[in-house]
Amino acid sequence: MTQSRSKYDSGCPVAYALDIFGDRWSLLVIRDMAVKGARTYGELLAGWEGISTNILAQRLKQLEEAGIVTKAKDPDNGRSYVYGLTEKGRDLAPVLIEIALWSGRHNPAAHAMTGFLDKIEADRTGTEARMRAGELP
Amino acid sequence: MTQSRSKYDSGCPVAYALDIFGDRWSLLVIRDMAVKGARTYGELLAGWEGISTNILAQRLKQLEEAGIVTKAKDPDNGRSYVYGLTEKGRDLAPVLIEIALWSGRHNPAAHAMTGFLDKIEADRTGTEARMRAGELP
DNA sequence: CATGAGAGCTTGCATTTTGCAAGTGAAAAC
DNA sequence: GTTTTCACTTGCAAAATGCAAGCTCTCATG
Repeated sequence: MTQSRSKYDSGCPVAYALDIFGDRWSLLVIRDMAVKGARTYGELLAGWEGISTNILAQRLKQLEEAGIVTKAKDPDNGRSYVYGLTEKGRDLAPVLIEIALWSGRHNPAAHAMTGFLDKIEADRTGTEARMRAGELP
Repeated sequence: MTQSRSKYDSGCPVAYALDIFGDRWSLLVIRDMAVKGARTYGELLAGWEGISTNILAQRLKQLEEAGIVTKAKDPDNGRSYVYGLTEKGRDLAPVLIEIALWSGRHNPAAHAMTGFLDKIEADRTGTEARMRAGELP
């Protein structure tokens, strides 16, 4: 089955990626799963930046369609679902890491995170592995 | 002088970055400068994806305010301006590279770029250096 | 020095996306 | 069996985007 292509798709790899997460919220949802270990709708909704509920629902559906996110019924709780990252989603770890390092270098207000970012920089491979495994928080 | 903070800024480095380029077009403009060597408004307007002129003007202003892009009068042509990337802008090279590699791994339609992406992967440091120097195209 | 053709925007307006608040349905908890 | 809780959906106002047209300033040409 062929994925529907956006009108912006030029064949450029950067454009393909922006087609999937080139908006205000998608990468933050992915970050909440990869870094904070968020697994339910409620946890994602309570993220640091305050996404609104309709946007979260829409983004989760789009990310699921794009093969980034999985959704499954929680076997222990019939009214809850468990969201997770696919391999494709976990593979975004290096992107998140480079973005965070860039911000650390250039955001003058980022001093609170300096220690954290220094650790990432000192052990990028390990950080990436732990992020993929969902062991960061 | 203090930069104005968006209402989304949570202190997270990823959120800081998305505040600057978390939209459909900003990263494509940066890519056109970093990878294609675009230097004028007209060259940027003629990019692969077809940005509209009012959006391009607005993004260039925002990116300039964010310290990513510089704008100077063209000394050789009074009716033209020369745009360029600051150090902060060139530092986005690793982000662009990771995004491109991710797309190469996961976009089934990316076969046309495979050779190019393989070369990036084989010599990431060199690619990054050439991108920073504006020597990629 | 008038004329015309770029280059680099700005403006107006229709369409789309977003944000906020309130509401819904089904499953737990009490 | 009534009330909470979870995961959404819906309605509507506000903001962002896309498209086309226009505007200004500069340079080249006759």
